[in-house]
Amino acid sequence: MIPKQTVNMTDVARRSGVSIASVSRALRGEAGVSPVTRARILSAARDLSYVVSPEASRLSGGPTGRVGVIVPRVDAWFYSTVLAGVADEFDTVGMDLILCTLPDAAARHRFFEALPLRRKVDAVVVVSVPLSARERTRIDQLGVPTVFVGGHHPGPDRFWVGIDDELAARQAVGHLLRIGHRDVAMIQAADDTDIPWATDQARIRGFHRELHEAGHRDPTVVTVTWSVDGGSRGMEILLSRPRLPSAVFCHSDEIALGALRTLRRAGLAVPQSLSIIGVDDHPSAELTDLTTVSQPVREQGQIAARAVLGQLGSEATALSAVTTLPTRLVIRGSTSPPR
Amino acid sequence: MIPKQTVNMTDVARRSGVSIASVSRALRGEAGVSPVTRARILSAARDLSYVVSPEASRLSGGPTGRVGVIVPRVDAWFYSTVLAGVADEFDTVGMDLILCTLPDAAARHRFFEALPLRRKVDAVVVVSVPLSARERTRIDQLGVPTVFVGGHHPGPDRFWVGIDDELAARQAVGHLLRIGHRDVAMIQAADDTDIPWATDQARIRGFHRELHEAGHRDPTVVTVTWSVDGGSRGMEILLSRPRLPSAVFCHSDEIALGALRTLRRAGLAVPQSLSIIGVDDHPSAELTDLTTVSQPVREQGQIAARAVLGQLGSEATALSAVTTLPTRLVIRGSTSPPR
DNA sequence: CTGAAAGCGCTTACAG
DNA sequence: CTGAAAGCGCTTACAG
Repeated sequence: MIPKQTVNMTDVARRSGVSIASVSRALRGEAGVSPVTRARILSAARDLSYVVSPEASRLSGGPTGRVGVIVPRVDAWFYSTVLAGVADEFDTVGMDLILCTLPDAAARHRFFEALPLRRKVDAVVVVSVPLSARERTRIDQLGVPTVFVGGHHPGPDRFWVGIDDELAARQAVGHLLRIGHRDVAMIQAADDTDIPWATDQARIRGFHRELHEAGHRDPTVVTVTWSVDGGSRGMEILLSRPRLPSAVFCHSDEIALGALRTLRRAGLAVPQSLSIIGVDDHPSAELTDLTTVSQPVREQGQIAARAVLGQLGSEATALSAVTTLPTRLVIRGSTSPPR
Repeated sequence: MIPKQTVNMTDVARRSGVSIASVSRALRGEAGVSPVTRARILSAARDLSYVVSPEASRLSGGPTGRVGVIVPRVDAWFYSTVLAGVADEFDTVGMDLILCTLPDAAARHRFFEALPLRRKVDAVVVVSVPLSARERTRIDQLGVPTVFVGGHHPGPDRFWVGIDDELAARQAVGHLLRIGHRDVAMIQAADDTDIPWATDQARIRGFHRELHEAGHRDPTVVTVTWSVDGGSRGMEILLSRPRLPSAVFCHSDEIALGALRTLRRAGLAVPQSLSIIGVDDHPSAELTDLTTVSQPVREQGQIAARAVLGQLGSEATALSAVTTLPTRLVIRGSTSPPR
């Protein structure tokens, strides 16, 4: 066993010739410490490279200095990028990030019932997960500020950041219509969970409304699971139909990538045989020359982190409760006018 | 049913008619509590849905129940996948994961000097980061067990899990030689940091040795930065040379993806004009039909997590200090015999 | 086997 | 502005 460091507040107090009460106040930037004393204390703390014991601080009623971040999973582009944004912001203020993943239904159930974050964090960031009423109640029982990224709006007085998914879908479909497509199908993704994802519903709604307003009724829609393989199968289904649409709006870039794979294997050239468009601007979209609607992802994490810090008073900025970030059409080589 | 915020050990002690000392012992499964008393205490704790305060527990000498995981960044496939493996294992035993990213040199310096993990974790997992002597010393000063994933072997008595990068490179180059290529170039990646990454050196070494043993000398090598754009530029450089190799071994799949992009834009068909092979089996490799050498990534995280738990005594398994996972050639459409 | 008591390292009224 | 003192909720010798 390597001996552990034992610099504590008493050491700093001794070195600066004051009581630990003053050290505590000075270190937390609290009022009521003379500038001279404060400077002396801060310098002593630096010399000893002192860090407060989060345990003791917390036990005495202080904050934990930790925020829990809940993501469905971390090994997926969207979530890991949001997480990077959150981590960045927390890093600059020295806030620790406790990562919670909900890989499957069992883990999810365990998480919300056991509430392992209890007494451990000052705030929580929930990324994308659509919460059941029960789960929302449980999160509330943590008794700390909560910020949501994407998914359902959590209601009044709650911080939310995300994009307008309906608009994103409309931007994609609008582009197809604008370049002349009249027969646009959609490969839509559905999650197998009971609680529908707001994002999914909004994108589907955007697709239908945009077409409807342009006078197109009853578009072809196939539903698959949200994954590259799902997109692949979606395109297989479309190819098995008697008539091919001239363009396909894919629920997401992952779906589109799967669709492209199927088309490549079937020997059908894109966009000559078929135009394909996705949503997200996944890194692979650029690599595969996929036209898409991009959303700022890392920034969603950063804004969520700032909202947390704002609510914890570590930052003075007053952020609005709801932040909707803009999406942008990115035209690449997978779309062209129908021939 | 709804747990009060303030159930503490005293409540459990009162309800079961014993002292808090006995509650503490019973709850931690310590010897020295009669079966009857223990049962009564456990039942009372369940009734009150009591959870031990981690802060108080830690402050009294118990473990923190937290492990720090250090990754260069989280928004990259390899790191996020390792992280997912770690998170999975920790989740099952209720260990909390504190995520630490080192996005740039400044953050890195700050991290190792301030050592924000001090007093906060029971162990540390270091993913891929090649450590300077100073940084290694600082990590040691945390005074907790440390496990390394990938990169340099940390020396005797230290836990390490990773792959044999030299062998992986040989598997890739060996495949090119086996199908008849005699003019194999490499696009190699170099990091801009001062400390060389063991992974990079090993892959370069594997490339040269495999060719050398087959009697091929002085292969063409271009060096770029480790990124898709780097790979793209690497291929541009090769295309600007008077003579094209018949196959290119790419340092990683990311490099290969960039190379493929350049070839596509240049209108050169793969593998007809040129065979391309990478290393890693990045998800995009499958999408772009890239031949590569796959490595188990999530599993590296899982093994690292288990090594941590083993050292903390939470698990009885005796893991060997060094675990080298196998890599595997995955033949797809980007390689074919030269014509 | 069981309990009273002394901490662990802080924060925060409460006095000066 | 500053300090002495009472906790916060546990664990762990130390006694019975």
